[in-house]
Amino acid sequence: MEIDKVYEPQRFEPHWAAWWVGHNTYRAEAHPGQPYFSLAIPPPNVTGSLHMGHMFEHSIIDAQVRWRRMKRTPDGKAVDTLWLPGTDHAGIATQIMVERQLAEEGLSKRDLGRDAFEARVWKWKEENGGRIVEQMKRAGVSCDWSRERFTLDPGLSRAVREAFVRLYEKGLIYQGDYIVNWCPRCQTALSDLEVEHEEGEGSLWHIRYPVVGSDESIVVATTRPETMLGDTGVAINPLDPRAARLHPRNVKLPLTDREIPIVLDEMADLAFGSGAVKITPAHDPNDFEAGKRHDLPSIQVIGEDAKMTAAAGKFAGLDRYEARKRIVAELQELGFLEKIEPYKLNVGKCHRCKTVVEPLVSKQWWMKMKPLAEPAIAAVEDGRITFVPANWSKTYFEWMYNIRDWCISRQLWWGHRIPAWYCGDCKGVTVARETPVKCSHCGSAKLTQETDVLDTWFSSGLWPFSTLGWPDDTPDLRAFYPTSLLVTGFDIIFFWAARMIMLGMEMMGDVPFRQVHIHGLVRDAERQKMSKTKGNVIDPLVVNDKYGTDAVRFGLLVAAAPGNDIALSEEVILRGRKFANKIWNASGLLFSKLPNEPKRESLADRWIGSRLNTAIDRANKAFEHHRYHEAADAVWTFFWDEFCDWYLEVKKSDTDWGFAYQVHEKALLLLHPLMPFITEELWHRRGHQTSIALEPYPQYEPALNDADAEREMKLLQDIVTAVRELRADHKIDRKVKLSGTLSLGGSVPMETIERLTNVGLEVRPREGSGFDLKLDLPEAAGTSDEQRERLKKDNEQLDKIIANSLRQLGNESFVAKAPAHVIDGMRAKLAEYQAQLAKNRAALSE
RNA sequence: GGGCGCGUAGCUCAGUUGGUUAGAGCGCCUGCUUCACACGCAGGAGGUCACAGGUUCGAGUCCUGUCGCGCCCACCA
Repeated sequence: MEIDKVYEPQRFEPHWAAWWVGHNTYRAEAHPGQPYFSLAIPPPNVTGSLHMGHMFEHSIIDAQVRWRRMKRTPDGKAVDTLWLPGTDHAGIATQIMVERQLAEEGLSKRDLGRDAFEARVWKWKEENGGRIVEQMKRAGVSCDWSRERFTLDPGLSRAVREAFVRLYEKGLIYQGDYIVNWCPRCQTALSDLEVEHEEGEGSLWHIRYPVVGSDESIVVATTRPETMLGDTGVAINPLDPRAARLHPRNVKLPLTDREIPIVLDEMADLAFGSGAVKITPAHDPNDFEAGKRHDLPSIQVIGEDAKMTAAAGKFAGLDRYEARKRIVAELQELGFLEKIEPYKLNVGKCHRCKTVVEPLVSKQWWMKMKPLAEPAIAAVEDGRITFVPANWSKTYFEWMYNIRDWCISRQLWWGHRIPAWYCGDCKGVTVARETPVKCSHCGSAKLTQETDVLDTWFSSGLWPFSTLGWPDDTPDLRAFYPTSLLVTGFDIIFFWAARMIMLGMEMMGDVPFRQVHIHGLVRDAERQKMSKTKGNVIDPLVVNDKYGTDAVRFGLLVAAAPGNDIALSEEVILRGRKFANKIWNASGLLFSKLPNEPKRESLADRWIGSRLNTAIDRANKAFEHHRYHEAADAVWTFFWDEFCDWYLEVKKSDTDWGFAYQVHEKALLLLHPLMPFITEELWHRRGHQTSIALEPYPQYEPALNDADAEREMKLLQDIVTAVRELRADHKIDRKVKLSGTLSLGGSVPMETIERLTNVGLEVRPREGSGFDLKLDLPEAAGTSDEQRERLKKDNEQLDKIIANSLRQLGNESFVAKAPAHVIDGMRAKLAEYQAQLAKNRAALSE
């Protein structure tokens, strides 16, 4: 067997990436009723390019999926394992991107018209939509590419219509005029979740509204003076002392010729401002409700383009902020402006384009959420779905208990067009799965389809079952639903996870997944969010190529504690790279030895077998509990500290390498979920023809633990370390042979110690555990200064610990209450400390 | 206004149900071109576990409070 001298992942990673895809290595078989593990990928946007967030998430998913695929049932059977890949059409994001392209050509989407625009986006999708998929393939994710899906596929589109119609027929989808978040840039309504709130410095303008037929005025405070033109009322609290004399009266709205009523409403806080609040039903959610309570008209003074409407009179046509300036100036001039206070306020911004959203009244489609939320809450409450880490369920509940109806319509051209048709004759609405030929109310054929499309998250919400063939009852659906696990970031628990649960319960009558693993964010070394504008991104395409995908994966996973953000720097990746390099070189050493049939196992063989068993146990448990950093640490410690630093070093003086080969093979299997490429490469170098990914994962076997071997090996390590310490303390060149007396018992091979330490030793057994070490040191007959200092320090520590142990052991409560193994352990340790102290003192007195 | 989380070695972080000198990587110091690996080997320094109380035989780990930092949700003008 041979191996390239240097670890160069670039030489084999692309090969295996293509090989896996070409061989359908990760193709899942559907056997309804059989054990399975399934996971639907959080579909990346088609417009996207692989970034570190994907890389991190995919590393986690891939580790879990690969482990599941390898893991066998108790009776040794493989489990049908499916990781279903796909992409999301990402309504707004994609539309914005194509609009930008058009803009470069001096065109707008309106110039093209709806059909041509849609065709244009599809064309873009066909040409470029596969980019991120190709990047994922290169990264080696173990998806079943034969089942790749796209949210606008015909099948998924059918699922969308089916779900929409069912919800509509149940009365869970309705249409209505309500106040919505309107993005003037994207020209569409947004759901509450798509609005980001940002605190900013604003002002509170106090404006005086004269009471009609009185000398009195009411002062209202507002953060948005431009909306005053749309005021249709002023509220004061019923408990306000002024209520009695002001209530059934009007105020004159400044800058207009309108009179508006004073109403009594608890929305006016006596303690805030002047205790009165203006009501603008058309431009504020609170006021919208107040308007309905008091039957006030709604006057829209700001349009969809964020410019003042004709209703704004002489301010018509002005941008809302320009209008604000003019209005304030005019109020001031006319003496209506009482005062201006600095004020902190939250402004809502479109999370796609960061434009300040405008609350507007608009006719939209809504989903009634309360009835859907109930079973979804129950599913988490009773444990049919669990969150990892568990605390995230609180966040989920918090949102679900306070859920509000979801605005699902978008005024976009890219997406699932709402399956509703308006009748030109009776004006009725027909909602249908297939394009209807006539109105369901009057039979008229004059039907025109709703132009709005659905929020992208509507189709995403169906993803766990729409991808498996729903609404048809397919073998895939029966074999793989509910999916086993969802892995995603906390930022989309509400956007996606919660909606999948609600729609899964509603459509399938069962949970969409049994576990939700919430991971953290990938940040830069300074814990800042990575963003192109900040220039702090680490591009996975660059580092995957430079250091190898395995290195990036391992670095990410070893740094990732459950749920915590990860501070990524090249240093983190380098850690993975170093480990891969180590694996490579250790394998090279092994391959230079003959793989003979293992004969009698040596101490080292028995020891490494036992250590391997422990690592296997740790890794399996870590994967089971989604603790990837622990899995990474387990394999790292085993492979580097134990296999390389001790086992291989000891084996170098051995000719019998058969057992080492066996351990190496197990180690590759153990490592595979974390580092798929290097393990596949080495697997094949060992002569295998099929993928390591389909082999059984090593299982912990209690019988393989070897306490004797561990104890003896520990002794060997202690001796070797002690001699090395002496050498270092006395600055003795390792080539200088030392001679001396060493007393120890057991079967520790002296040749090994001599080779590892370059010491010739005579061995004598010693009572109890531990050993004495005496060497003839060439020059420094006594104890070196460094050693002296260290011993002194060590003794101080020992004194403290011994005193502490004695105190505890002398404490009756402790002896009475502490478990036996703790007490025994402490006694044993105490003896060791005392022996150590005595030894140190002897050395010091030399 | 609610909710969640964090503060452990110079830096980035681990630390399962409270239990036996608190760990890793990087960085640092001292040696080493030892025939797998300098992306390495060997040895070493470095921590009153934010602070103050409490529970306990025993607290980095549980409870309360304080300080500092972060995130999420929310229609208070």
